[in-house]
Amino acid sequence: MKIEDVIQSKAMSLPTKTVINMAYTSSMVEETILAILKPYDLSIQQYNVLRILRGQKGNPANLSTIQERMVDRNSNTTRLVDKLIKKGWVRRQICKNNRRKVEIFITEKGMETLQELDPLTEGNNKALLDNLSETELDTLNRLLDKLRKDEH
Amino acid sequence: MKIEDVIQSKAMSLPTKTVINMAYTSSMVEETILAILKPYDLSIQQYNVLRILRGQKGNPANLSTIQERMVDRNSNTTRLVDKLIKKGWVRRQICKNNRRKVEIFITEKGMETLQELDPLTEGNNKALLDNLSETELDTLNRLLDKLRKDEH
DNA sequence: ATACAAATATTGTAATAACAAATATGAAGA
DNA sequence: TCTTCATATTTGTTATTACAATATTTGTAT
Repeated sequence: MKIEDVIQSKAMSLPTKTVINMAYTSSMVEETILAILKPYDLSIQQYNVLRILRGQKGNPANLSTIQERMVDRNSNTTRLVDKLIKKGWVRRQICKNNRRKVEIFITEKGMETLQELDPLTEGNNKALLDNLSETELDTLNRLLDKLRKDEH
Repeated sequence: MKIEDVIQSKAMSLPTKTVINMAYTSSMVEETILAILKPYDLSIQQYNVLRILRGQKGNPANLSTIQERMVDRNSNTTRLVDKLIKKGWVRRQICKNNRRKVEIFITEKGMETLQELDPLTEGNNKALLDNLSETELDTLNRLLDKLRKDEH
């Protein structure tokens, strides 16, 4: 559907149109990912936490570190981790140096789940974006980075 | 924050990196909008419904029409509309031709609320995207459209 | 030491989203 | 007409999110 059909107004400013376009596109993309995760009884946020922990390459991550890196910061990380623990995919322990902190590790079982999911989400993302060339993907990333005012 | 810091992995494929970048950026943008709507006790979805109804230019919209146009299709439109009715911003009546259908109108009060919000969200969106030139915004929109496989 | 503020995480709760099931109406054919 | 299927919405239920309040531990200044 064209974004003009969605917003039903040609009078909308370019920035506002862009914001709606992003939200709309991003939501469409998320729907497809959700469909892949559903058989694993995994929410997108839980999946993101697992991937963040894998990115730690064996080191634990504090709750606050996870929260910083999460795509959507507003969810409740404690309870998110609870769910992952219940599934045996992560492990939690109190930080020795600073007992206010909590260290979270991904388990072997969690790694295996991610490895099982990798080809599925990779395939999905590739198919989703197959209309864009590599150059266009680079441009899109660059524009998004610039939008967020990344220092290139 | 650079998207590489978020995903913590240089090995990620370009499509997957792009998907994460979009989700991350879009979520950041939504946070700012949410902050604006909060004093009006309005969720983003409720706000979207109001704007969809305004786009009807006096004509009512069926629930199914609203649902089609909504950015996030999964929410429960019936109860979303309930909330807006409670605030006096929309009106609901059963369609005469087809009593299965429901017609939803925006009220004068709803229009006034939107008009009050317009400059706030416009200002927000403009400030959010002020790092991108008009050409870059056009490119971004074009790439998002193409990603969604719009027939240009 | 003590008091007080800051950092970190958990818990409580109300609102919203996700999903399935139920209801009501309409359309089409035996 | 009766049955059956399709459409449109509502309702019920559980999970998740949003946000505020509450510990607990640590750091710092007196």
